[in-house]
Amino acid sequence: MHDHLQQPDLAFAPHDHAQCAGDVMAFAVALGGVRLTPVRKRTLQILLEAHRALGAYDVLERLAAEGFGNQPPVAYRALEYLEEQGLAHRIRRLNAFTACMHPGEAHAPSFLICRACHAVAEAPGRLVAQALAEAALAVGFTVERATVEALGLCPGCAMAAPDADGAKPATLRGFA
Amino acid sequence: MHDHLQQPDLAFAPHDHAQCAGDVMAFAVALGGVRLTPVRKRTLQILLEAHRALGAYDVLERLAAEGFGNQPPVAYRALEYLEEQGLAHRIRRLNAFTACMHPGEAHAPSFLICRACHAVAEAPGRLVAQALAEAALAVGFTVERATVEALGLCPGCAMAAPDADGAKPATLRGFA
DNA sequence: TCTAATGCGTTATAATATAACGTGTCAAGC
DNA sequence: GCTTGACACGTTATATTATAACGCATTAGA
Repeated sequence: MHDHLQQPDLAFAPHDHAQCAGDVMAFAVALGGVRLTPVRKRTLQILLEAHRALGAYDVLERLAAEGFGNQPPVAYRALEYLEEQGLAHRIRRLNAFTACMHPGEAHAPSFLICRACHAVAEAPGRLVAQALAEAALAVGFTVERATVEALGLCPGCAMAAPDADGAKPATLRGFA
Repeated sequence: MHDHLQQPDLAFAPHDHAQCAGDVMAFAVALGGVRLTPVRKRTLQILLEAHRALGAYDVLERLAAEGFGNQPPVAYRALEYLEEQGLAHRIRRLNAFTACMHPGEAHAPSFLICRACHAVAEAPGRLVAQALAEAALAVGFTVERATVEALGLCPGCAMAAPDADGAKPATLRGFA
Protein backbone atom coordinates (compact mmCIF):
# COMPACT_ATOMS: atom_id res chain seq x y z
CA MET A 1 0.00 0.00 0.00
CA HIS A 2 1.54 3.28 -1.05
CA ASP A 3 1.19 6.45 0.84
CA HIS A 4 -0.72 8.29 -1.79
CA LEU A 5 -3.37 5.70 -1.52
CA GLN A 6 -4.01 6.45 2.10
CA GLN A 7 -7.57 7.43 1.91
CA PRO A 8 -10.45 8.75 3.85
CA ASP A 9 -12.60 5.85 4.75
CA LEU A 10 -15.51 4.58 2.86
CA ALA A 11 -18.14 6.77 4.28
CA PHE A 12 -15.79 9.73 4.24
CA ALA A 13 -16.07 9.88 8.00
CA PRO A 14 -13.78 8.08 10.39
CA HIS A 15 -15.24 5.05 12.07
CA ASP A 16 -14.21 1.70 13.44
CA HIS A 17 -14.16 -0.29 10.29
CA ALA A 18 -13.28 -3.60 11.88
CA GLN A 19 -16.49 -3.22 13.79
CA CYS A 20 -18.77 -2.25 10.95
CA ALA A 21 -17.25 -4.94 8.75
CA GLY A 22 -17.89 -7.41 11.51
CA ASP A 23 -21.47 -6.31 11.75
CA VAL A 24 -22.02 -6.79 8.06
CA MET A 25 -20.45 -10.22 8.12
CA ALA A 26 -22.51 -11.25 11.12
CA PHE A 27 -25.60 -10.14 9.29
CA ALA A 28 -24.66 -12.09 6.20
CA VAL A 29 -23.96 -15.26 8.14
CA ALA A 30 -27.26 -15.02 9.94
CA LEU A 31 -29.14 -14.40 6.75
CA GLY A 32 -31.54 -17.16 5.86
CA GLY A 33 -31.54 -18.46 2.32
CA VAL A 34 -27.99 -17.43 1.66
CA ARG A 35 -25.52 -20.24 1.17
CA LEU A 36 -22.36 -18.65 2.38
CA THR A 37 -19.80 -21.25 1.35
CA PRO A 38 -16.13 -20.84 2.27
CA VAL A 39 -15.13 -19.08 -0.98
CA ARG A 40 -18.10 -16.79 -0.81
CA LYS A 41 -17.59 -15.95 2.80
CA ARG A 42 -13.91 -15.30 2.31
CA THR A 43 -14.68 -13.17 -0.73
CA LEU A 44 -17.03 -11.05 1.31
CA GLN A 45 -14.42 -10.73 4.04
CA ILE A 46 -11.84 -9.66 1.49
CA LEU A 47 -14.13 -6.94 0.23
CA LEU A 48 -14.91 -5.82 3.74
CA GLU A 49 -11.27 -5.75 4.78
CA ALA A 50 -10.14 -3.95 1.64
CA HIS A 51 -12.48 -1.17 2.49
CA ARG A 52 -12.64 -0.06 -1.08
CA ALA A 53 -13.59 -1.36 -4.50
CA LEU A 54 -11.57 -4.31 -5.70
CA GLY A 55 -11.26 -5.74 -9.19
CA ALA A 56 -12.20 -9.36 -9.67
CA TYR A 57 -8.59 -10.21 -10.30
CA ASP A 58 -7.52 -8.53 -7.08
CA VAL A 59 -9.98 -10.68 -5.19
CA LEU A 60 -8.82 -13.71 -7.12
CA GLU A 61 -5.19 -13.11 -6.15
CA ARG A 62 -6.11 -13.10 -2.48
CA LEU A 63 -8.32 -16.15 -2.79
CA ALA A 64 -5.65 -18.06 -4.66
CA ALA A 65 -3.07 -17.16 -2.03
CA GLU A 66 -5.26 -18.86 0.51
CA GLY A 67 -5.67 -22.08 -1.35
CA PHE A 68 -8.87 -21.46 -3.24
CA GLY A 69 -8.97 -21.84 -6.99
CA ASN A 70 -6.83 -19.47 -8.97
CA GLN A 71 -8.83 -19.07 -12.12
CA PRO A 72 -11.08 -16.09 -12.89
CA PRO A 73 -14.41 -17.91 -12.66
CA VAL A 74 -13.77 -18.62 -9.00
CA ALA A 75 -13.73 -14.93 -8.20
CA TYR A 76 -16.44 -13.94 -10.64
CA ARG A 77 -18.83 -16.55 -9.38
CA ALA A 78 -18.40 -15.62 -5.76
CA LEU A 79 -18.75 -11.92 -6.56
CA GLU A 80 -21.80 -12.45 -8.70
CA TYR A 81 -23.42 -14.50 -6.02
CA LEU A 82 -22.77 -11.88 -3.37
CA GLU A 83 -24.17 -9.26 -5.67
CA GLU A 84 -27.32 -11.26 -6.29
CA GLN A 85 -27.78 -11.59 -2.57
CA GLY A 86 -27.35 -7.88 -2.08
CA LEU A 87 -24.17 -8.36 -0.09
CA ALA A 88 -21.93 -6.70 -2.65
CA HIS A 89 -22.24 -4.16 -5.40
CA ARG A 90 -20.57 -3.80 -8.73
CA ILE A 91 -19.01 -0.46 -9.51
CA ARG A 92 -19.19 -0.29 -13.24
CA ARG A 93 -17.04 2.76 -13.75
CA LEU A 94 -14.19 0.95 -12.05
CA ASN A 95 -14.91 -2.58 -13.22
CA ALA A 96 -14.79 -3.41 -9.56
CA PHE A 97 -16.76 -4.73 -6.63
CA THR A 98 -17.40 -3.49 -3.13
CA ALA A 99 -19.12 -4.91 -0.08
CA CYS A 100 -22.56 -3.58 0.65
CA MET A 101 -22.46 -1.55 3.82
CA HIS A 102 -26.18 -1.72 4.50
CA PRO A 103 -27.34 -5.16 3.56
CA GLY A 104 -30.89 -5.92 4.38
CA GLU A 105 -32.11 -2.40 4.14
CA ALA A 106 -33.87 -2.40 0.82
CA HIS A 107 -31.98 0.28 -0.92
CA ALA A 108 -31.15 1.59 -4.35
CA PRO A 109 -27.57 2.57 -3.78
CA SER A 110 -25.78 5.48 -5.33
CA PHE A 111 -22.00 5.47 -5.30
CA LEU A 112 -19.63 8.33 -4.83
CA ILE A 113 -16.24 7.65 -6.34
CA CYS A 114 -13.31 9.91 -5.53
CA ARG A 115 -11.23 10.37 -8.63
CA ALA A 116 -8.15 11.20 -6.56
CA CYS A 117 -7.99 8.51 -3.89
CA HIS A 118 -10.44 6.04 -5.41
CA ALA A 119 -12.43 5.73 -2.24
CA VAL A 120 -15.97 4.58 -2.87
CA ALA A 121 -18.87 5.50 -0.64
CA GLU A 122 -22.39 4.29 -0.75
CA ALA A 123 -24.80 7.20 -0.55
CA PRO A 124 -28.48 7.00 0.20
CA GLY A 125 -30.03 6.73 -3.21
CA ARG A 126 -33.70 6.59 -2.53
CA LEU A 127 -34.46 10.05 -3.80
CA VAL A 128 -32.24 9.58 -6.79
CA ALA A 129 -33.95 6.33 -7.65
CA GLN A 130 -37.29 8.02 -7.23
CA ALA A 131 -36.39 10.84 -9.57
CA LEU A 132 -35.14 8.32 -12.09
CA ALA A 133 -38.25 6.20 -11.87
CA GLU A 134 -40.37 9.25 -12.48
CA ALA A 135 -38.38 10.38 -15.48
CA ALA A 136 -38.64 6.88 -16.86
CA LEU A 137 -42.34 6.63 -16.21
CA ALA A 138 -42.84 9.73 -18.32
CA VAL A 139 -41.68 7.78 -21.36
CA GLY A 140 -43.35 4.53 -20.38
CA PHE A 141 -40.19 2.83 -19.27
CA THR A 142 -40.18 0.49 -16.28
CA VAL A 143 -37.03 0.62 -14.20
CA GLU A 144 -35.96 -2.68 -12.72
CA ARG A 145 -32.44 -1.86 -11.61
CA ALA A 146 -30.32 1.22 -11.80
CA THR A 147 -26.66 2.10 -11.78
CA VAL A 148 -25.92 5.46 -10.23
CA GLU A 149 -22.29 6.44 -9.91
CA ALA A 150 -20.92 9.89 -9.28
CA LEU A 151 -17.32 10.75 -9.99
CA GLY A 152 -15.79 13.64 -8.09
CA LEU A 153 -13.75 14.57 -5.08
CA CYS A 154 -14.20 13.32 -1.56
CA PRO A 155 -13.89 15.83 1.25
CA GLY A 156 -10.34 14.85 2.10
CA CYS A 157 -9.02 15.13 -1.43
CA ALA A 158 -10.91 18.31 -2.13
CA MET A 159 -9.19 19.78 0.90
CA ALA A 160 -5.77 18.42 0.00
CA ALA A 161 -5.78 19.42 -3.64
CA PRO A 162 -8.64 21.65 -4.65
CA ASP A 163 -7.48 21.79 -8.25
CA ALA A 164 -4.67 19.31 -8.69
CA ASP A 165 -5.56 16.23 -10.57
CA GLY A 166 -4.45 13.40 -8.36
CA ALA A 167 -6.12 10.87 -10.58
CA LYS A 168 -4.19 8.26 -12.43
CA PRO A 169 -5.92 6.59 -15.34
CA ALA A 170 -6.61 3.94 -12.76
CA THR A 171 -6.33 0.45 -13.97
CA LEU A 172 -7.82 -1.67 -11.31
CA ARG A 173 -4.81 -3.88 -10.92
CA GLY A 174 -2.82 -0.84 -10.01
CA PHE A 175 -4.89 0.02 -6.99
CA ALA A 176 -3.14 -2.23 -4.53
CA MET B 1 -32.79 22.47 -34.01
CA HIS B 2 -36.16 20.80 -34.44
CA ASP B 3 -38.71 20.38 -31.76
CA HIS B 4 -38.69 16.67 -31.57
CA LEU B 5 -35.09 16.71 -30.48
CA GLN B 6 -36.05 18.55 -27.38
CA GLN B 7 -38.74 16.13 -26.43
CA PRO B 8 -37.18 13.13 -24.83
CA ASP B 9 -40.75 11.90 -24.38
CA LEU B 10 -40.47 10.54 -27.85
CA ALA B 11 -37.40 8.53 -27.15
CA PHE B 12 -39.17 5.22 -27.47
CA ALA B 13 -41.77 6.45 -29.92
CA PRO B 14 -41.44 5.96 -33.64
CA HIS B 15 -40.00 8.94 -35.39
CA ASP B 16 -38.14 9.91 -38.52
CA HIS B 17 -34.72 8.90 -37.41
CA ALA B 18 -32.95 9.90 -40.61
CA GLN B 19 -34.17 13.38 -39.91
CA CYS B 20 -33.21 13.63 -36.28
CA ALA B 21 -29.85 12.03 -37.00
CA GLY B 22 -29.33 14.59 -39.73
CA ASP B 23 -30.14 17.36 -37.33
CA VAL B 24 -27.60 16.17 -34.82
CA MET B 25 -24.94 15.83 -37.46
CA ALA B 26 -25.65 19.28 -38.82
CA PHE B 27 -25.32 20.65 -35.34
CA ALA B 28 -22.01 18.89 -34.80
CA VAL B 29 -20.57 20.09 -38.07
CA ALA B 30 -21.55 23.65 -37.32
CA LEU B 31 -20.12 23.47 -33.85
CA GLY B 32 -17.15 25.75 -33.33
CA GLY B 33 -14.05 24.36 -31.66
CA VAL B 34 -14.80 20.81 -32.65
CA ARG B 35 -12.40 19.29 -35.16
CA LEU B 36 -14.64 16.84 -36.89
CA THR B 37 -12.11 14.91 -38.94
CA PRO B 38 -13.24 12.18 -41.36
CA VAL B 39 -12.89 9.32 -38.88
CA ARG B 40 -14.64 11.24 -36.18
CA LYS B 41 -17.43 12.38 -38.43
CA ARG B 42 -17.95 8.91 -39.81
CA THR B 43 -17.92 7.50 -36.31
CA LEU B 44 -20.65 9.87 -35.27
CA GLN B 45 -22.64 8.97 -38.36
CA ILE B 46 -22.26 5.30 -37.57
CA LEU B 47 -23.61 5.85 -34.09
CA LEU B 48 -26.47 7.94 -35.40
CA GLU B 49 -27.39 5.43 -38.07
CA ALA B 50 -27.22 2.49 -35.69
CA HIS B 51 -29.73 4.18 -33.50
CA ARG B 52 -28.61 2.20 -30.55
CA ALA B 53 -25.54 1.61 -28.43
CA LEU B 54 -22.60 0.11 -30.30
CA GLY B 55 -19.49 -1.49 -28.89
CA ALA B 56 -16.15 0.01 -29.86
CA TYR B 57 -15.38 -3.07 -31.91
CA ASP B 58 -18.66 -2.79 -33.78
CA VAL B 59 -17.77 0.74 -34.72
CA LEU B 60 -14.27 -0.38 -35.63
CA GLU B 61 -15.57 -3.04 -37.98
CA ARG B 62 -17.58 -0.49 -39.88
CA LEU B 63 -14.76 2.00 -39.99
CA ALA B 64 -12.33 -0.62 -41.21
CA ALA B 65 -14.73 -1.71 -43.92
CA GLU B 66 -14.63 1.82 -45.24
CA GLY B 67 -10.89 2.11 -45.42
CA PHE B 68 -10.10 3.63 -42.07
CA GLY B 69 -7.67 1.97 -39.71
CA ASN B 70 -8.65 -1.41 -38.43
CA GLN B 71 -7.04 -1.41 -35.02
CA PRO B 72 -8.87 -0.72 -31.76
CA PRO B 73 -7.27 2.64 -30.98
CA VAL B 74 -8.83 4.09 -34.11
CA ALA B 75 -12.31 3.49 -32.80
CA TYR B 76 -11.54 4.25 -29.19
CA ARG B 77 -9.93 7.56 -30.01
CA ALA B 78 -12.78 8.74 -32.14
CA LEU B 79 -15.33 7.65 -29.56
CA GLU B 80 -13.47 9.27 -26.71
CA TYR B 81 -13.17 12.46 -28.63
CA LEU B 82 -16.87 12.53 -29.40
CA GLU B 83 -17.62 11.88 -25.77
CA GLU B 84 -15.38 14.72 -24.64
CA GLN B 85 -17.18 17.01 -27.00
CA GLY B 86 -20.54 15.94 -25.68
CA LEU B 87 -21.50 14.38 -29.00
CA ALA B 88 -21.58 10.83 -27.72
CA HIS B 89 -22.09 9.04 -24.46
CA ARG B 90 -20.61 5.94 -23.02
CA ILE B 91 -23.06 3.34 -21.69
CA ARG B 92 -21.07 1.58 -19.07
CA ARG B 93 -23.46 -1.25 -18.40
CA LEU B 94 -23.16 -2.27 -22.01
CA ASN B 95 -19.55 -1.33 -22.62
CA ALA B 96 -20.93 0.62 -25.51
CA PHE B 97 -21.36 4.05 -26.99
CA THR B 98 -24.29 5.99 -28.32
CA ALA B 99 -24.72 9.30 -30.09
CA CYS B 100 -25.97 12.14 -27.98
CA MET B 101 -29.43 13.12 -29.10
CA HIS B 102 -29.40 16.56 -27.55
CA PRO B 103 -25.96 17.98 -28.08
CA GLY B 104 -25.50 21.52 -27.00
CA GLU B 105 -28.16 21.48 -24.37
CA ALA B 106 -26.19 21.29 -21.19
CA HIS B 107 -27.53 18.12 -19.71
CA ALA B 108 -26.75 15.42 -17.25
CA PRO B 109 -28.13 12.48 -19.14
CA SER B 110 -29.78 9.45 -17.66
CA PHE B 111 -30.08 6.37 -19.81
CA LEU B 112 -32.89 3.90 -20.02
CA ILE B 113 -31.76 0.53 -21.29
CA CYS B 114 -34.30 -2.05 -22.35
CA ARG B 115 -33.11 -5.47 -21.29
CA ALA B 116 -35.22 -7.15 -23.93
CA CYS B 117 -34.55 -5.18 -27.13
CA HIS B 118 -31.45 -3.32 -25.99
CA ALA B 119 -32.80 0.00 -27.09
CA VAL B 120 -31.20 2.88 -25.25
CA ALA B 121 -32.99 6.15 -24.63
CA GLU B 122 -31.65 9.31 -23.16
CA ALA B 123 -33.96 10.59 -20.45
CA PRO B 124 -33.94 14.04 -18.95
CA GLY B 125 -31.66 13.66 -15.98
CA ARG B 126 -31.66 17.07 -14.41
CA LEU B 127 -33.73 16.11 -11.41
CA VAL B 128 -31.82 12.92 -10.95
CA ALA B 129 -28.52 14.77 -11.05
CA GLN B 130 -29.90 17.25 -8.58
CA ALA B 131 -30.96 14.57 -6.14
CA LEU B 132 -27.57 12.95 -6.48
CA ALA B 133 -25.69 16.19 -5.92
CA GLU B 134 -27.70 16.79 -2.77
CA ALA B 135 -27.08 13.34 -1.37
CA ALA B 136 -23.38 13.81 -2.09
CA LEU B 137 -23.26 17.22 -0.53
CA ALA B 138 -24.57 15.72 2.68
CA VAL B 139 -21.32 13.76 3.05
CA GLY B 140 -19.11 16.51 1.68
CA PHE B 141 -18.58 14.95 -1.71
CA THR B 142 -18.38 17.09 -4.84
CA VAL B 143 -19.91 15.51 -7.92
CA GLU B 144 -18.14 16.27 -11.16
CA ARG B 145 -19.69 13.73 -13.46
CA ALA B 146 -22.30 11.08 -13.00
CA THR B 147 -23.30 7.84 -14.63
CA VAL B 148 -26.99 7.10 -14.39
CA GLU B 149 -28.25 4.03 -16.16
CA ALA B 150 -31.55 2.29 -15.61
CA LEU B 151 -32.14 -1.26 -16.73
CA GLY B 152 -35.69 -2.31 -17.37
CA LEU B 153 -38.34 -2.71 -20.03
CA CYS B 154 -39.25 -0.20 -22.72
CA PRO B 155 -42.96 0.29 -23.45
CA GLY B 156 -42.88 -1.90 -26.51
CA CYS B 157 -41.24 -4.85 -24.84
CA ALA B 158 -43.32 -4.50 -21.69
CA MET B 159 -46.39 -4.79 -23.91
CA ALA B 160 -45.05 -7.70 -25.93
CA ALA B 161 -43.87 -9.79 -23.00
CA PRO B 162 -44.95 -8.49 -19.62
CA ASP B 163 -43.24 -11.30 -17.78
CA ALA B 164 -41.11 -13.20 -20.23
CA ASP B 165 -37.44 -12.62 -19.96
CA GLY B 166 -36.37 -11.63 -23.40
CA ALA B 167 -32.90 -10.77 -22.25
CA LYS B 168 -29.93 -12.61 -23.51
CA PRO B 169 -26.69 -12.24 -21.61
CA ALA B 170 -25.95 -9.75 -24.31
CA THR B 171 -22.45 -9.66 -25.51
CA LEU B 172 -22.13 -6.49 -27.44
CA ARG B 173 -20.88 -8.13 -30.58
CA GLY B 174 -24.09 -10.06 -30.73
CA PHE B 175 -26.35 -7.07 -31.01
CA ALA B 176 -26.30 -6.66 -34.75
C1' DT C 1 -29.78 -45.20 -2.06
C1' DC C 2 -30.54 -42.86 -5.98
C1' DT C 3 -30.98 -38.70 -8.28
C1' DA C 4 -31.02 -33.89 -9.34
C1' DA C 5 -29.15 -29.63 -8.25
C1' DT C 6 -25.51 -26.97 -6.88
C1' DG C 7 -20.82 -25.50 -6.16
C1' DC C 8 -16.10 -25.50 -7.33
C1' DG C 9 -11.84 -26.01 -9.90
C1' DT C 10 -10.16 -26.38 -14.30
C1' DT C 11 -8.96 -25.37 -19.46
C1' DA C 12 -9.52 -22.36 -22.88
C1' DT C 13 -10.95 -18.34 -25.06
C1' DA C 14 -13.63 -14.14 -25.76
C1' DA C 15 -14.33 -9.31 -25.30
C1' DT C 16 -12.88 -4.87 -23.97
C1' DA C 17 -9.22 -1.43 -23.63
C1' DT C 18 -4.63 0.94 -23.58
C1' DA C 19 0.54 1.89 -24.21
C1' DA C 20 3.81 3.45 -27.21
C1' DC C 21 5.95 4.54 -31.55
C1' DG C 22 6.30 6.47 -36.31
C1' DT C 23 4.46 9.24 -39.94
C1' DG C 24 1.80 12.77 -42.19
C1' DT C 25 -0.54 17.22 -42.14
C1' DC C 26 -1.28 21.80 -41.24
C1' DA C 27 -0.97 26.34 -39.39
C1' DA C 28 2.01 29.86 -36.79
C1' DG C 29 6.00 32.26 -36.64
C1' DC C 30 10.28 33.29 -38.63
C1' DG D 1 9.83 29.66 -48.35
C1' DC D 2 11.13 27.19 -44.36
C1' DT D 3 10.94 25.33 -39.67
C1' DT D 4 8.58 23.98 -35.80
C1' DG D 5 5.26 22.15 -32.88
C1' DA D 6 0.79 20.35 -32.07
C1' DC D 7 -2.30 17.18 -33.46
C1' DA D 8 -4.36 13.24 -35.69
C1' DC D 9 -4.00 8.76 -37.34
C1' DG D 10 -2.37 4.08 -38.29
C1' DT D 11 0.29 0.56 -36.49
C1' DT D 12 2.33 -3.19 -33.27
C1' DA D 13 1.91 -5.20 -29.18
C1' DT D 14 -0.07 -6.13 -24.91
C1' DA D 15 -3.00 -5.46 -20.80
C1' DT D 16 -7.27 -6.02 -18.48
C1' DT D 17 -11.75 -7.77 -17.75
C1' DA D 18 -15.03 -11.53 -18.42
C1' DT D 19 -17.31 -15.98 -19.95
C1' DA D 20 -18.01 -20.70 -21.98
C1' DA D 21 -17.85 -25.32 -21.09
C1' DC D 22 -16.36 -29.58 -18.90
C1' DG D 23 -15.79 -32.88 -14.94
C1' DC D 24 -15.89 -34.04 -10.32
C1' DA D 25 -17.48 -33.54 -5.44
C1' DT D 26 -20.96 -32.49 -2.23
C1' DT D 27 -25.50 -31.82 -0.80
C1' DA D 28 -30.71 -32.00 -0.59
C1' DG D 29 -34.53 -34.48 -1.37
C1' DA D 30 -37.42 -38.35 -3.09
